[in-house]
Amino acid sequence: MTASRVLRNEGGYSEATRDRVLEKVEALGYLPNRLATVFSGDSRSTFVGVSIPDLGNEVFSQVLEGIDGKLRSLGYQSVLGLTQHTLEEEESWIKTVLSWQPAGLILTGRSHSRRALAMLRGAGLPIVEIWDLNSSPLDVSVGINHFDSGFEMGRYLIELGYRDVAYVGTSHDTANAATARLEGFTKAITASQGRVTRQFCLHDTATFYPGFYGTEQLLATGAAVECIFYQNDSMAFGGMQYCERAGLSVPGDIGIAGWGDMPVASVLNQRLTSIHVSHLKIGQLASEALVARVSGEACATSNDVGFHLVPGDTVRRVAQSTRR
Amino acid sequence: MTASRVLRNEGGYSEATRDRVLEKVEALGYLPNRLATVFSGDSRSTFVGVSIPDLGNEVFSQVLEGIDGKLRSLGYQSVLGLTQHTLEEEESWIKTVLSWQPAGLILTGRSHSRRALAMLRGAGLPIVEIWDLNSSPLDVSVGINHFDSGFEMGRYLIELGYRDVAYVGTSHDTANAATARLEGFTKAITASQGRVTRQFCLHDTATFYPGFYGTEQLLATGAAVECIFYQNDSMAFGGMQYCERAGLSVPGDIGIAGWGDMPVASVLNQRLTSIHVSHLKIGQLASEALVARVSGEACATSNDVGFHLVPGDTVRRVAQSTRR
DNA sequence: AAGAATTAAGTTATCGGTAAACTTGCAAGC
DNA sequence: GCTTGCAAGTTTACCGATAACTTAATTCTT
Repeated sequence: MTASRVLRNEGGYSEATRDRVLEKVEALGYLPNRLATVFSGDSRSTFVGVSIPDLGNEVFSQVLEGIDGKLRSLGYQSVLGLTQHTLEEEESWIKTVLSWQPAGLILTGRSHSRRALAMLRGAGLPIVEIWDLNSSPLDVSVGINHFDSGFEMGRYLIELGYRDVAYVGTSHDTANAATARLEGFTKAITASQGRVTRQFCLHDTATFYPGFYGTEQLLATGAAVECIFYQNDSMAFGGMQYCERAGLSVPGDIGIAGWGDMPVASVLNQRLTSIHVSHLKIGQLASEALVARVSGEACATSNDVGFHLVPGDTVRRVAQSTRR
Repeated sequence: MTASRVLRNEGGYSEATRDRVLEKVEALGYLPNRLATVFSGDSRSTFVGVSIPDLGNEVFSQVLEGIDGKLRSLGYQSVLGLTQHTLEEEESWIKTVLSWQPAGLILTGRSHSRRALAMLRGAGLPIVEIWDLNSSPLDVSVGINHFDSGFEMGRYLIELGYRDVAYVGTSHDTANAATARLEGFTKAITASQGRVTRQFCLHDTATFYPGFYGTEQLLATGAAVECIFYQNDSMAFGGMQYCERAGLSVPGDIGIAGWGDMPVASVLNQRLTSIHVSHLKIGQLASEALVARVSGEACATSNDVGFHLVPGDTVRRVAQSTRR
């Protein structure tokens, strides 16, 4: 008991005793057992469960980097769960991670299985849902409105004069943020009598090569396409590379728009038209919100990180006469 | 006690009792407290501490994806620690994660602080050091010989006729695997009377933009450079983009070599000369080795995943007469 | 100098799951 | 009828840190 007091600087011991304890700690290589502390219920765990769909898509790597960095600085540890975009994986991970009595959870995405929802509600701990802003979150939501970001890109392309456009992305079992972007995009395009051709790379990760072969497949259909909107910048770059190989000039023959303002865009010799989102900030804000809730502080239910369109050189103003 | 037996399918109860227990479990929304089980020492924890330098460098994302995926399938959870390439961060993370009684640790890199080493030895649990193969690991080592991979690239460039070459990478406080690659590379080059000009992007992440501006800075020095070897493919692509902007043709005016055979290379219209390494496999093997050690199974001390050189179109055979 | 106040250190109980030891009830065997 | 065997279920103790309480020794107050 006295040793416990010394190690926690709680006072109530003499200098001599303190020295004797610290000497023994050193000699024995003693390391405290946090399990016992948390188990006894005297203090809360410093574990935070963090679910991420995958790390192949660089935007999620950045989100995770933001989460873990901030959690660490606040004295918490991340318990990782890569869910591969499936609710079943998420559910089984939630079950496991809850049995470890975490301080809270950070979940990517707003849709969860029925049983996951039951467990989450029953657990009664802080939950931050990130990525897709949620008007009725389980607890706290941090992210952006993906529908709106897709809509804004749609409006922008319409204003430039594009009407026959396409979308290239990946497809998973669950309705996700990318789906919401596509819906917003489609709404903006069709509202102005445009058309959206869709091309999905089934069950692939949203990175360079699916952008490349998704574009190849799209153009092989012979669809009249003036501009392609991609799920993210990595896929958009893959698409640009296909266009180059196919002898199509960008934006002369075809327009290209990405999403996420990702690292690869920083070195391209054409400025890529995209939507800027601070992925790191989403992660950081999520961690801050979670820790605030753990500490019982007030915390906004919905935290919009915002986005803005990045106009680039990969789209151009299309004269009305050149179409059709 | 009977409930505990039912939940663990241990036998020693009647069907009726079993049903009664499961019914109550459902009704109460009972979730087991793994903390208590592990704390009591009756079974081992299913936590595995995983330290990774950063996620901005895509190779580490892939390693982590391999680790977490395999750990999950074996019934373990990853507790993440992003160490930002510093031994101090690693040390403080080790101290914290050890207090949670993990089943074992997976550490990226082979160098650790003195105090970290003392804690690791004292903890007496399985430790897998990944990335840089270690002839005298703490416990188990999984990775490749980075020195050799750099040496092989050096030999290859020498054979093509290159003599004045450069290296562009990032620099951190610690000697790391990238440093070992550079040493192997330098040895191969200088052994054949070649020269290596070095250019480091200090304290930056090994990704696209540092490759771009590192190349800019290198070429601004006016050094006679025939070929540049980069820390990885992302940086190499950044460098290629700078060359294009500067009006230098690749490989006509300058040769480019990367490392890691990373995703971006899959969409380039020139095949990038690189070293192929299965990052995912390193992660998977590390997890398997760790779980084997936890289960008390025999396990090789040193696990070489291997690499091979990928010849590409970004270097060419240099005629002896064209030099100097 | 007697009693109150203060400080230092020790004792007990607790968290939840489960190993080990134990009790109970029932049926088969002789 | 009595023992034996076994299945079903219960009790106790333990893991380590620490809150709450107790005890012992010392210092302060009037």
